[in-house]
Amino acid sequence: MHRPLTLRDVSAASGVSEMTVSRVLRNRGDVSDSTREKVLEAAKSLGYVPNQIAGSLASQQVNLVAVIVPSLSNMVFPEVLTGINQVLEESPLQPVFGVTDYLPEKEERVLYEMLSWRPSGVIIAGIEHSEAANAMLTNAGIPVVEIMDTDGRPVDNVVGISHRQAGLEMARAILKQGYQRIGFMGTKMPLDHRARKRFEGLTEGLAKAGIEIEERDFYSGGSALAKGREMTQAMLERNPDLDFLYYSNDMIGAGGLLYLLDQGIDVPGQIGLAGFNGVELLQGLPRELATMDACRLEIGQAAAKIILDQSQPDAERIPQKVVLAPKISYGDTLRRKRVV
Amino acid sequence: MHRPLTLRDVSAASGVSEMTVSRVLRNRGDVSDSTREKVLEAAKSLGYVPNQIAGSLASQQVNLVAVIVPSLSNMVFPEVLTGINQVLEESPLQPVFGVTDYLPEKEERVLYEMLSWRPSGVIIAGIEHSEAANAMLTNAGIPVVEIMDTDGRPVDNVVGISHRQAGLEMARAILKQGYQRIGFMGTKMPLDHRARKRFEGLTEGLAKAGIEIEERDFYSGGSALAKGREMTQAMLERNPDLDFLYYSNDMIGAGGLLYLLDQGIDVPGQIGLAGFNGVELLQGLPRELATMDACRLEIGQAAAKIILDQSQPDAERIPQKVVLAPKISYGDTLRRKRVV
DNA sequence: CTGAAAGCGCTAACAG
DNA sequence: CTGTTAGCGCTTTCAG
Repeated sequence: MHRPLTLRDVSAASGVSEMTVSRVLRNRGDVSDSTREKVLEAAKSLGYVPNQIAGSLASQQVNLVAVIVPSLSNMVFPEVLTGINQVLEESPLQPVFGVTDYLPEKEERVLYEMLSWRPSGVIIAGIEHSEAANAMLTNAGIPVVEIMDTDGRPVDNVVGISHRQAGLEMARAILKQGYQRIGFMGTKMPLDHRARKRFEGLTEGLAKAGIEIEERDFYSGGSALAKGREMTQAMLERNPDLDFLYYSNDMIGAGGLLYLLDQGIDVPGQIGLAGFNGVELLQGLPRELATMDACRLEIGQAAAKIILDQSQPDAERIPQKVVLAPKISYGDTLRRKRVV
Repeated sequence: MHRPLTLRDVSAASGVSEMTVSRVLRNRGDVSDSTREKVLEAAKSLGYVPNQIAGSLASQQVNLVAVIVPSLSNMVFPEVLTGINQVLEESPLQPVFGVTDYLPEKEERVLYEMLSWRPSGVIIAGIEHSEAANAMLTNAGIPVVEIMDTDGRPVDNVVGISHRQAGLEMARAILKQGYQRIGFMGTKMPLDHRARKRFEGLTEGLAKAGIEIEERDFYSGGSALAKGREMTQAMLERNPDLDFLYYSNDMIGAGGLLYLLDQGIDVPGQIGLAGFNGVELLQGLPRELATMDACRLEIGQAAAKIILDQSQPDAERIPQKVVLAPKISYGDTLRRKRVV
């Protein structure tokens, strides 16, 4: 429990000035091989770990990137984080994660906390933020990337997909296969703007063909797979004539699929199904659920790349808008007539 | 893109000394209501965000807790992180996550990076680390909690379950149900010590009854659910007489279960199954897979609590050892004779 | 209740 | 190639 070591200790142990020790440890500037060795050996044998707090204060440079996501239990966000990690891996930048639980006030708090570490950039999920959060992002003076969603007005850079468009495309695909009586199931999350936009896109796309969603239901908490079963059963009991079920995520969709197969219902002949996200899990189900890839990994990578580019001291910092196109995957549950 | 604001700016704007501004902003010491108001208003209208880098350097206190886990794609770790988050939420401490990809050298690098921020504590998965990492943990002079696994010699505190014991107990349960010809499937991860220990425990438990594992197989990459299907099929083709399959995680177990049901095989009559982790997903499968709860949330919570307690300046810091008991869940796949 | 002085551990900038 | 000087923005400590 001794006082942590400082540069001064290494300097004393190696007989080299603090400044030169600092140079060696950072690989900065020219140092003779002999002194370099002396320093390295002293540092190692002492077990010296530099103090970045002091270093960052002195150099006015912080190698941190704040990454703010709504949740970790969704599987979507861990994948985004993985993409970010991959890109930042080989750079001096280091991601720092914060979780908001889909709560704007918590987002505000987390953002404030993170900005107080003066990071080199911010990656934050969504483009809907509280007024205060928007102000902080605008005034931070560092590159900001809003991710996941491109429907709206970004603060700075944005990387994502259009969830409205995703809903529209799904509507088009559903109609094209001849389904007409549509049910919708999703999470009870007034603050999940992306799910909302998909729903709106779907509604709009169906409306163009004069079709309305006949049934809808929302859940919260519990095992998504089990909820998918229960809700599907309940919905079909309420309205047995539905011929398509659209789920706001793949997990409840998978639950619904398992339920329908249990019941011996013909999927996709009698009832078609689709989820959203393209989770890897779907491969391995008795039948592959139709879905749409949310491009999670790519989003993380692209966002990190932007931060990396723009945090260069001489960078241009022109706000980027990267709109990825989610691919629709028909699986086995969205094609009424088999292709011959 | 203006220079970030400093205390000095708030001081100037409010006509109060920097020191008093600092007191107000940290709620430290007595300040008259009138000056407090002046300061708060100035800070807010300027949009001032304190610089924790400078603050931490001056106060020699960093409100960060380093959290180091092998992976985010496992679903196990996000849950642990959630537990940590919950506890730290209402404290001044803030978790910072790092990912090692099960690579000791990467763990070493991540740990070094994190320690260079002089955090108030470290929570790190596993008790097997490189020599250098162990040295860093020992010499850091801050509370350390190793989590998930209690089989071995911890550096400081440890919170987890005994995976060896988990394997043993599963062996006991399997034997008690009369299964005798056991197959094992897991990930090809020489560095996943916890999976290895469960396997060893299982082997040992079976050996006591003179039984050996007849078949084993390991996979890497890809969708775990699909892998579970494939491997199960392959294993049963190799050895159709197996009557029990133990999976090192629930996802491949679920894949196996779905495969067997597809084939119309009697589960658990002809073949029994069990996985590991107790993932929520299992509720909702056509039949509930037997599993063992890994106590992920509790582990995260307990670890965070220890850091919280021991980072108090006057804390005693007696190393804790918290061994949680994973509950076995029989589900529908581990009971040969139905209980009447 | 408020302020002034000193310094946290490191690095930019400049001299040799 | 190496060392010296002067802070980075804040908080601790000590005076009022």
